[in-house]
Amino acid sequence: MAEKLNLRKRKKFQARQTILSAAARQFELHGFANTSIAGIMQAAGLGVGTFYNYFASKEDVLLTLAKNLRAEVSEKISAADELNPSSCELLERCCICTAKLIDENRFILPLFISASEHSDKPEQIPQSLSPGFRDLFEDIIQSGQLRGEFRADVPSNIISEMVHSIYQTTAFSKLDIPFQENIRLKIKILLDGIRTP
Amino acid sequence: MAEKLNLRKRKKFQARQTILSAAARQFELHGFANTSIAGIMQAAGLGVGTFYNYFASKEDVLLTLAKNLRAEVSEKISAADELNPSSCELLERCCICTAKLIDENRFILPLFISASEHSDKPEQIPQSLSPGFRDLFEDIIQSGQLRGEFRADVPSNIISEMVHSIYQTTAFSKLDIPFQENIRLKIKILLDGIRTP
Amino acid sequence: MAEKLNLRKRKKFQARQTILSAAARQFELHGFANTSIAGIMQAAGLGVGTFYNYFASKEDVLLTLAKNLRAEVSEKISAADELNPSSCELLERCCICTAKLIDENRFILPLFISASEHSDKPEQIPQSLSPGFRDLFEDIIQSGQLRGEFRADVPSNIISEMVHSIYQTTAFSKLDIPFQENIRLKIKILLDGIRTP
Amino acid sequence: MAEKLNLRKRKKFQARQTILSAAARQFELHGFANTSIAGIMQAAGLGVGTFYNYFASKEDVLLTLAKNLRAEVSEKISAADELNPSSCELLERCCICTAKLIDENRFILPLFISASEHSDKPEQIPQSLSPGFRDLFEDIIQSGQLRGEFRADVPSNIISEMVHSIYQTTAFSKLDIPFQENIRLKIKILLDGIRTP
DNA sequence: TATGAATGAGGCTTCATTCAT
DNA sequence: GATGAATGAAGCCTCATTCAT
Repeated sequence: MAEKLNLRKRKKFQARQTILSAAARQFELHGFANTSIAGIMQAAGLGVGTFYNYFASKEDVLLTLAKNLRAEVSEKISAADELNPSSCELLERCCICTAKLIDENRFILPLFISASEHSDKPEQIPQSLSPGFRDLFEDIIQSGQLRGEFRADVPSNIISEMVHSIYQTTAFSKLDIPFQENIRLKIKILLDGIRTP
Repeated sequence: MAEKLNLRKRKKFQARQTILSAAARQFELHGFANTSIAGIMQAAGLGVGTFYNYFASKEDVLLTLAKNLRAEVSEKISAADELNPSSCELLERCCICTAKLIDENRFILPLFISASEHSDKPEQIPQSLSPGFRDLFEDIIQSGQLRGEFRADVPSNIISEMVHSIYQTTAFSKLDIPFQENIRLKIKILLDGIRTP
Repeated sequence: MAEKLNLRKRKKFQARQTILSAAARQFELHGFANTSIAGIMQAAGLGVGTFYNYFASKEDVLLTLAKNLRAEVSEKISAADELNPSSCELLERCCICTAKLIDENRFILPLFISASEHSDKPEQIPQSLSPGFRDLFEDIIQSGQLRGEFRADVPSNIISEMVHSIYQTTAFSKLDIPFQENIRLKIKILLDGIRTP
Repeated sequence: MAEKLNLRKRKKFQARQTILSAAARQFELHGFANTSIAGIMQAAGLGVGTFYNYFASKEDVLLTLAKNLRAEVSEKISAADELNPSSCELLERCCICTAKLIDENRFILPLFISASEHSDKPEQIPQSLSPGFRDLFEDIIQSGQLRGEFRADVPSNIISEMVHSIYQTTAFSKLDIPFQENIRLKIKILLDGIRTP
């Protein structure tokens, strides 16, 4: 009986995952706006109606994808933090590993940006992800400022917004430079710009 | 006869402007995707069909708005350039005045970013504006690198992409800091990050 | 489960048929160009959107109707052919029974002719039906020429085009003569014109 | 003053002709349904509004074109008739010269056929042209029947409808045979089919 | 008489969402 | 829980026709 329930739960969980992956793939291929729920479910090999057993809307799917990503990034940062590095090193390291994760889920960030523009229900989106990511870095920057490692004449939220912006737009970059390398160079500039002499 | 033509042409020009403004206002209020042509024309106080006497599509309108803006920015930069300032000063000055112009047309840049995501015809858009703006700054940065004012260990196109990214995302900023001030601070960081000692 | 599927499929099939009939009726009443998809679906007692679950366009419906008709004609000809009649008899018989079928689906042939004129997508149409019908008769005529029953100084494709033309235009006829009788008389003339002494 | 009026009349006449030719060209190129009034007037190098100074509708233009053609054919027949030939010769001759004229205005006949199908106002069309042409031949056929040259067991209107049908469909022919030759062959069959022994 | 900008009805098509099976 | 056919609102776009100049 317990197994039966578990089996069911596992099955349900799998269907959810299937939909998430299919959605991710479709978003990546055609963009958020040009992906229809029917399209996602066809790619997932499931019926259209099934979608609504797991998600409330396309926005909901995107949100979930984004949350998953954010959780992963957060975890990595925590890990890095345990080594008690300088804020500078920590920020750099975090930026690098975030870049790596984003690179593997390239479509999410840009989608997220535009999703709020797109959808009929923008209110469902912007609060959750963007700030989510921003917060992760803001902590590091604030403590860097407190320690005197980072300039304090610019508010920390401006700086973290700037970090954020680097990810956002680099995800769109058409330059002939690998994503992670691109990020690395920009972060280098930023670090040189905020490091106290 | 000539006057007659002129009168007509003037009227036509005005109608065009009316539509452009109305579109801008609607885009700003509801976003690009959530603005319908019917909505634009209603705001313009004109019939729906009239739209197609002037523009081929919503994308076309956006493109026009963007081109206009770019032209203005370009002009300001040329003006600033005539004073033969240092690259550093020039870049700063240009960034400031660009910020001002964008501030007055706040909706365009973000819209532009997401427009290619949205529309069924993304191919019509991305080539023209985004690179357009980027190029304006790239020239300044390149010559700064040549003069030895800016670091050369980071390609100029990465730097200009970074400038670009500042505008893009700051236009979205939810921080409680005025747009132009926000830009100014970020540009300060960037300049400190790329200026050679 | 299998029954469930069957039930669904049966229903789907029926809906398809309903749409086809409704379309046929509307085409007959108002002509192809003057029939809107909304009109068809209203006549079918179904929602507008449902149309696109079954057909891609009005042209698609017409094509389907035409294919169905052609298949029926083809079948009748095969049946007649099995009696090994003279080419002359065979042609006459086929023409008569084709007339009967067309009479029962009067609107298709004329519509088909003009459909390629009408639609924005004429390329989708002409290949399939017109030649389709012509071919059916061309075989008979060719073998009649080989057997020496029909004159050979006029190419077979001209003759079959002529047969075809009789159907096309008679379908439009405003004369006060029943369709099938009209066809019969014209075929008589044609047969007398191509029969070898 | 009289000259002035004449000048005006001539000018007016010319504009009319310009529109007619432009319309003919557009009909031929794009088909009746796919030709817009704006398109015609652009091709004519005149303003859209001007159209309505000369014609009531697209149908009206087509009608005029057709009438002109019919008048020409009629004239040729009258000329041929004055030689007092046999009905058979007369019919053949007329058919040949009609073929020539139609060949030079190839688009009209087919357009005419489909026009009644197309337009929102089919009632404006069918009476005038189709019968118009048919009548021309019906006279010849009737007198041929009276003289005993043509079979009388088929009503003359059926025969003339058959003649008519040959023109209609041959104008559409995709066969690799020149129009006039194609017509000639079919008329030969028809004549052999209706000639009394 | 010539013009062409303005109009809006009308057609096509997409798609999120529901609901009976 | 899974399904997918049905739905209709909503958007896009075309074009015949009008009317002020």
